[in-house]
Amino acid sequence: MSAVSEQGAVPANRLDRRKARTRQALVDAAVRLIAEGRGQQASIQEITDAADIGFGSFYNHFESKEQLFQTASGEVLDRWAKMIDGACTDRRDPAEVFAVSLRISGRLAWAHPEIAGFITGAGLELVDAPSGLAPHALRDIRAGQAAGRFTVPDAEIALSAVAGGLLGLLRLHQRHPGRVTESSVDDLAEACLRLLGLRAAEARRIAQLPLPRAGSS
Amino acid sequence: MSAVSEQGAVPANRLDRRKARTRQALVDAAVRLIAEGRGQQASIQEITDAADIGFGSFYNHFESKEQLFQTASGEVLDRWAKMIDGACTDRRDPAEVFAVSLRISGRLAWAHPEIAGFITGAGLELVDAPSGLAPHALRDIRAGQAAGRFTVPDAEIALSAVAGGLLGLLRLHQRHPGRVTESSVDDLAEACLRLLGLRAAEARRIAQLPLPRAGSS
DNA sequence: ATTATCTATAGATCTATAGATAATGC
DNA sequence: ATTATCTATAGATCTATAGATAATGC
Repeated sequence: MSAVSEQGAVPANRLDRRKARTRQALVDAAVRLIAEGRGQQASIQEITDAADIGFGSFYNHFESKEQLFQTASGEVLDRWAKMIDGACTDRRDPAEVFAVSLRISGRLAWAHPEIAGFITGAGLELVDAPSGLAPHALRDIRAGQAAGRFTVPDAEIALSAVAGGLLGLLRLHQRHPGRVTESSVDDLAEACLRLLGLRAAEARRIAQLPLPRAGSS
Repeated sequence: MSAVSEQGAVPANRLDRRKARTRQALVDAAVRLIAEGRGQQASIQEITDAADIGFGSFYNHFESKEQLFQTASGEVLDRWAKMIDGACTDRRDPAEVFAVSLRISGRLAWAHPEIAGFITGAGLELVDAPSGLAPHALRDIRAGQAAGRFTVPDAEIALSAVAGGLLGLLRLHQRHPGRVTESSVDDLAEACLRLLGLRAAEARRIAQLPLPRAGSS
């Protein structure tokens, strides 16, 4: 048995590196297929074709389609979470954390189209994903409620609405790239802050705060 | 060729009535399967089993699974639209029309669980459905923008957020029936009105207006 | 006699695996 | 020599249709 490489570490020898490349090709193909809206629907043959590897190699890495798609989702969600965490360090106000997170997420449409495509392909199920952004976002909203900053009564319903808005924006950008700009993203953040219960003026101010320079990517 | 019966009219003879029953059994089964979250994924065999009809009868009524599911969606969307229209007659203010529509839709969780189940099963794709509620809701939001009542800049993104909120509420009710009440629905409507740009006090007032008695159903 | 439904099945996928081939380790 | 990849294929679905059966019309 070859040594299990740490997350992100480059495997020690060439054989393991080749193996890692094949696996990554499968994961990337899965992400593309999800982005095209035919996630679970694609056959394993289509997946291995898209990954440009032999059909049988699939089973060297995953036991089933479900397992591959779960792995692929987890990987993209991790990247997304890291982007947001990078941009939110040293923010205290839950409303600011929330707004920055949403504005960064909307900007994925330009900064990381493959993540944006995955998000629109995955749809609202993202809100239910136990690992990923949903728990993080829920915590932000609940912190805002506890601080008396958000008056909306149910955090889960509010999160679902915010996620719906983000999905709407990302999908609109895919279909009509010209109709969505960074300022549309900020408008969405502003509207969501009002939904959460902030006064209009305060929502506008927070949705316009300067964003940190694009993070580690 | 037997006479094509008008929409909703009872067919003239017993043969046509039997045929209509079989077809309806298929449509109802499709709606149930969508509600269970395995719409297109179910095999035709599963569909005919759920409808309790012979396998081959499927092809007497539909050419493909896609066609059945499209028909089933169209039918439920029609019922939904009729409920809303019934409740919104003689309302002029776009904000009121919007709020009543949303409050009626949320109350489907109790009044018409099969419609609510279909909505949660279908997900955000509903916003893109060309026939159905989306165009109707979009018109309401645009009317509100034109009247200067809604300040949110992009109607489509706002609609997607509202739809996300509704889906979140309906799903929450499915998983934890106790945690959602009619007043949760009104809270959601209030939050959505704020998102659209109404002042907090005005949003509250409109979300609390009396609803008409349950309509024709 | 006509029409819809049902049962059975051919043909087309799709999944999972076995065995052959190619690449790397030592 | 070892390990991953690739090709080929058996077995399990799934779809679409043909032909038999049951229900209704006239």
